[in-house]
Amino acid sequence: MPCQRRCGHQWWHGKVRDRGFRVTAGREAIIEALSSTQDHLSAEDIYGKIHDRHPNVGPTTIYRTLDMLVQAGLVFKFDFGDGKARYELREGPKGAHHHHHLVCTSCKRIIDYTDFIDEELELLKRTEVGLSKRYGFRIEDHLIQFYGLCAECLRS
Amino acid sequence: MPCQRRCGHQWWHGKVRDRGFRVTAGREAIIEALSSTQDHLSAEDIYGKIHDRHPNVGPTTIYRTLDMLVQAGLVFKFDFGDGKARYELREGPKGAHHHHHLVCTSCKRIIDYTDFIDEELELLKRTEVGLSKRYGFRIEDHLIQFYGLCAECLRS
DNA sequence: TATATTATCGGGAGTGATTTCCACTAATTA
DNA sequence: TAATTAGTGGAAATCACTCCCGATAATATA
Repeated sequence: MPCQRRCGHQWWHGKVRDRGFRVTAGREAIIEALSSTQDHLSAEDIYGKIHDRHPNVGPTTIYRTLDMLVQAGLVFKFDFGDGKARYELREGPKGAHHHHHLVCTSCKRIIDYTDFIDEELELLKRTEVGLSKRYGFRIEDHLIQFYGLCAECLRS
Repeated sequence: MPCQRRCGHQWWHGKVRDRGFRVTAGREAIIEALSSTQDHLSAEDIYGKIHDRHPNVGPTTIYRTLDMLVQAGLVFKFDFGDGKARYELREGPKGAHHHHHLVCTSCKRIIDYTDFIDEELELLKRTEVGLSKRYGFRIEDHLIQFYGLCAECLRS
């Protein structure tokens, strides 16, 4: 097993340290939990996932760490309308795997899609340039979501 | 002053009644509050705006009414990341005035923009068709937001 | 118009995700 | 190695929002 801690070799260590944050066991565990799934985890989900190995990492630390990771630009925070925030790694060791979301308003299922993304991103880039000029706004991120009914919900 | 209540002439009455909902004084007040501003009001904001004239409309009714209006398709519910939901009329007496949002991550200011919207909407339409085919998803709505720093925050 | 029906109301008490507080611990710095 | 200070944890607090239920009022019906 390759070294997990204290060796400074993880892809994200630099990004965290560069911003003046420290690398700790709890943060390691939380990023690992986010890396190990395609799901959109809530703070509670993460708590459940790491509690066996890290019984001393409580909800407070998880919320704090997630905020920090959002600030550091490593994590994106989503609201799908179910009352709890969801978190997703913005990029992994191999770089970004950009996608957008379809949100089923009936069963709350979330579908990630990457089709059409290229065309969307191209337009977004053009729009971003235009908006920056027009409003003097420096755009750093975007959110695109579609709402509707998934195939299963349409059937019933 | 044109009649305000009980006459059934308001542009939204039909839309509400068609869905089996009733037209009430509280609902009237809430829609009026949303109509009378460009802001993105929270439930609490609405409470403050109507409490003078409608001291008997409580928070519960406001939340319930907003949910109903979202269901009826008259109102859009947003999350700008400050912990409270924000509501916006989807259309007014004169029809829809579609726009998207720029969210300043520093001062939380929200800028509505309508520039570039046409091009965006055209792409969205194409994407929607593609996504529907690919995932069997029936898209009913979309959300586009840009995050970054507004001109004022960039200055400091 | 009067009456019946039932959606809606109000507000106090919950709920549950997230934050705060503060004494303690541990990652970094000197 | 000690000093510094970011980070931790867990209980209590916060606060947006929901539930409950007896009372009220908008519509449908006679």
